[in-house]
Amino acid sequence: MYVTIPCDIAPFPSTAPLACSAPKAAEARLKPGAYLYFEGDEVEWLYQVTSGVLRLTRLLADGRRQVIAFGYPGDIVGFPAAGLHHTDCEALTDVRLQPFRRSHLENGEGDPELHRALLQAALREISAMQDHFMMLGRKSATEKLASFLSVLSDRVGEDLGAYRQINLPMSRSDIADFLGLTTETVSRTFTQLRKSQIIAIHNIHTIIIQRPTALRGLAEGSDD
Amino acid sequence: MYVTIPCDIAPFPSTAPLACSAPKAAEARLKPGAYLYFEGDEVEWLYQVTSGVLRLTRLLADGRRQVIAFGYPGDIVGFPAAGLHHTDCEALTDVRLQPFRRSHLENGEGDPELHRALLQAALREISAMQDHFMMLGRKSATEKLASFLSVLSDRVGEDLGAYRQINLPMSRSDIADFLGLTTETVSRTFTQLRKSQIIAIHNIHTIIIQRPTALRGLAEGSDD
DNA sequence: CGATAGCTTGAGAGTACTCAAAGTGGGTGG
DNA sequence: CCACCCACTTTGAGTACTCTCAAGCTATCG
Repeated sequence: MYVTIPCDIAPFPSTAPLACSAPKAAEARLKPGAYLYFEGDEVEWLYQVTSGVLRLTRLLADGRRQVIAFGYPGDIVGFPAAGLHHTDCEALTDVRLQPFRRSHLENGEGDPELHRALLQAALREISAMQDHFMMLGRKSATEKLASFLSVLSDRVGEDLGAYRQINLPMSRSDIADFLGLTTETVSRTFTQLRKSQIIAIHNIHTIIIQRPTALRGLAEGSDD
Repeated sequence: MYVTIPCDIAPFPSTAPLACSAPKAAEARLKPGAYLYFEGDEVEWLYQVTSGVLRLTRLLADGRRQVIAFGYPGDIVGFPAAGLHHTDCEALTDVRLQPFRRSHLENGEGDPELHRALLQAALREISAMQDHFMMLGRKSATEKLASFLSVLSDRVGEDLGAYRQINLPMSRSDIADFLGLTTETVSRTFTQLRKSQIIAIHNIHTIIIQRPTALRGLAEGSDD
């Protein structure tokens, strides 16, 4: 899950299960705090998130951390490079996953449909990451957080009368490390959006979007 | 070409041509300033850079620009998402390219070896982009520029006695838009590296690296 | 040789960061 | 069941880094 508002034809991965004629591997489940894999692990499986939220992170030697992505339902995680995982992957909530053998991605034998679907997911991933570059490199703190909330609202928000509600299972520092900010700046920016009546903070992990259009405007750089 | 120093087993794409038993398409050539494709174009071909340098960019509505990557020999550019190009691609120098039909990536028919090689390139791309997130989100101006020069030195630098020389065909503002900085900051940072005797600026497009180890140190955050 | 685009340098402003302290809430043990 | 504890979040004050705006410089090209 990346967060810059994309100009894509198909902005979001479908939450529909991948077409798959081959017998499916058993669904996997994770508890909050459990790790699905670590950086450097050999890749044996890719996973499509069925429900729940994952966090993919990467560490710098001096401890600086970057959250590479959040894995929401429909997302596929675990793409190998040189056969290895290149992020850590932790469950933020209860998570259900549909595993696919790495071999289904890397050699189409077995199930051409599945091979094709996994490849398309990898290509969509590249495009989404390019969007995210723009956000990390070129957007202000307000634009970043507004983009983040806006995309989450569109993708996993729930209607709440005239408003929209989103659940944020991740911590403020997860959000900061995703957007290239500090926790303090994330917190201050939340406060600022709340004081502008654009959002309300029901509790730390539940945000209500009161003025989606204004939020979208901020995300795209209209500075008011 | 991304620039955070990666921890990969195989950090750089091979400059060797992709294995290909199928008859090859004719080599393509571009003059400096020529565009290979634009954002939104239908993808018909992917290209492996044989010689020269490409620049891949993406624009925001208000004109802010992000340079997504530079395409150096060995790199493969033009991965489609939903069948379309998602960046503009311009030649910075004379460029020679080996084209591959998109169908070779998307359905292995014809040449399984080539299919496999293009897929692996896409997966390597994902990993390299994840490294670049870390740089955009978490590194200072000095660390960014030092990383940039360090990786270019390793990848396309030439020995010059005890030193190493690199050619920078791109403008300062290209570098700025790649690293998420302004041209002024890039320029100031060059000056600062020059005054520290870490690099010498032979001319705007030719940098001599006098102390590669110090440069590498700066790239990785040792702050001296 | 002059025009011009790109680069460098300077001064000042603003945004996000750092360090510090207070507030909040969930979980645990008494 | 309540109180305490600890981790997380928020707020505050001051700083530093990068940006903006502006002017001078350089190199290239006609």
